[in-house]
Amino acid sequence: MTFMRIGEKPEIARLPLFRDMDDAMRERVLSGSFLQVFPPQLTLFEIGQRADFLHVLVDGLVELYAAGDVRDTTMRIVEPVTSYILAAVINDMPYLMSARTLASSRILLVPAALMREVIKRDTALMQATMHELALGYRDMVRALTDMKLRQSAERLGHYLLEHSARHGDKQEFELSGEKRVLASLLGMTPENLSRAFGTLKAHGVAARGAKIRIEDRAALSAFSRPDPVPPDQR
Amino acid sequence: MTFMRIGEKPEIARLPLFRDMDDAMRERVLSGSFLQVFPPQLTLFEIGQRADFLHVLVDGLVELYAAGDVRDTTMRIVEPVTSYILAAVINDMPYLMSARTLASSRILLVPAALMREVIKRDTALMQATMHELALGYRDMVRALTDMKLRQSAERLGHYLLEHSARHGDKQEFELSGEKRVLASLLGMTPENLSRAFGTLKAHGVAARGAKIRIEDRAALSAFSRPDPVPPDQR
DNA sequence: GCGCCTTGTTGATCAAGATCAAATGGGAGA
DNA sequence: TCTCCCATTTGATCTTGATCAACAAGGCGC
Repeated sequence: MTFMRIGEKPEIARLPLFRDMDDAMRERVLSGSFLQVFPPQLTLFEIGQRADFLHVLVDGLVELYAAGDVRDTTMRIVEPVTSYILAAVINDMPYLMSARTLASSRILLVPAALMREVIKRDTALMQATMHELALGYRDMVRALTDMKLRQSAERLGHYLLEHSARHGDKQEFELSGEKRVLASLLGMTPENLSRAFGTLKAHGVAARGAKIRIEDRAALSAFSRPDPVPPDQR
Repeated sequence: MTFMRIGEKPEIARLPLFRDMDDAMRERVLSGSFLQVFPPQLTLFEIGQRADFLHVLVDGLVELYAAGDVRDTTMRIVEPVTSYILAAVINDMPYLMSARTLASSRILLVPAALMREVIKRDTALMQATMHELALGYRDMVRALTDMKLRQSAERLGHYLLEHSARHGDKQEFELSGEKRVLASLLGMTPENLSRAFGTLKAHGVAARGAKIRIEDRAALSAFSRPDPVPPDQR
C-alpha cells in the first residue's frame, strides 16, 4: 500500500461533487486526503464500521456488497472516477455495505470528519453533496423497481443497454469484472446469468465471453422494457 | 378538494427537515404552500411528471408506486408526518414514482421552485435536506438488500418487526391500509402474503385480519434475520 | 508445452413464488 | 338483521430461478 500526497488531480477537481466549490476549500480537502493504491480483492471496509473516509475511486474497480448470514449480494460496481458511500459519511453513520477492490485501484481517501467540516463551511460543496445524494437515491429507486418488476433475463438486457449508454453508446464493448459479480449485482446465480445470455441471443445480443455486441438495440430494448423515465443526466 | 392557508402548523415546523431553519424563512416556505385535503384513492401525481411540489403528508396515508407496463409495484407507504419525493424536487427532475392516497389525507404542498430557492438561501435547511436525502438513500439500500437476500416470509417478518419498532414497540398493533398494498410493497402477491402469515405462525406471530400480535419477538427476529446494522436513528 | 486451478457453461432436478380457480368472511348499506 | 360485495384466504398447478452435478475452457506457473 503506497501512500502519496496529491499534487494536482484535475479529474478529481472536475468531479460534480467538488467542481463548484471554493478553490481554497478544495485545496484544503485534497491536501487533507490520501491517494492510495490497493491490490485486487482487498477489503476496503466492512459493513457496520463507522464511516471514516469518503472514497473516490480514481482508477480501478470497486465492488460494494451487502452481507446476509447465508450469502452476499453485490449492490453496486463502482467505476472511475466516482465517489461512493457519501451518505454514510454525511450522516456519520455505519456503512450499510462492505467494499472490496476487484482490480488494482487508486482511491482518494477523504477523512469523513474533514468532509463534514468543509461541507458546513462551503455552500457550493453542500449543494453538490445534496445533488449527488438525490441522484444516488434515484439510482436506488431504479434498482429496486428493476428487481421487483423485471425478471432475470430482462434485468440483464436492461443492464447491457444502460452500460452501453454510459460508455458512449458503443454497440460492442467488454464487461469489466467477473461474471459472478455481475450475476450477484443483477440478483441471480452465475448459472442463470449464463442462461440469461442465452435467452438474449434471440433479442439482439451476441456474447462471446466478456465481449458483448448489441446487434439490435430496438429488439433488446423492447424485450427488457425500458424505464418510463429516461436515465438522469449527470 | 379544499384549499386552505396555513395558520400555524407546529407538527410541520417540528419536522427534522424544517426544524432548524430560520424562522422567517420557514414562514416564507409555509405561507407559500397549501394545505390540501384529498379523498382516498386519488392519484396525486404520475411517474414522469416534472416535480412541481414537495409533499408533506400531515394526516392520512399515501402510497408511492412505480409502474411497469404489466404490473405496478408499491415502493413506499408514507405515514404522517413525513415529507416525500424530496429527491425529485431538489434536482428538478421527473418523478420516478406515482403517488395515490390510500385514505383521506391532508397534504402540505410546497412549490418545488420555492423549496429550491429557500434551500439556496438557508444553510440550515440545506443541511437538513442533505441529511434527509442521505437517510432516504440508506432506506433504499436496506429495501434493496431486503429484496435480494430475504425470501418472502422473512421479508414479512422483518417488516412487522420494523413496523412495530417504529410505533413504540407495541407487541400488538393494526396494519394500516390493505393487505394487497402490503403484499406489493413486500414484492409478493396477495396470495403469498396470506401464506407468509401462515408461515409466521410458527415463528411467534399471531394475525387475525389486520390485527397483528408479536408473541415471540426473539423467534421472529431469528427467523427474519435482522439487518447487521440497526435502523438509523431519525 | 503440460497440467492445474479457476471461471464459466450446460444439464437435471428442486424449491419458491406466481397464477388460476374457488371458497370464505367481514363490513357497508338496505 | 340481512344481503351483497369485495378483500382475503385456501387449494391446485405452473413458471421462474436456485441448487446440485458434471464438464469445458482458458490462463498461469512450472
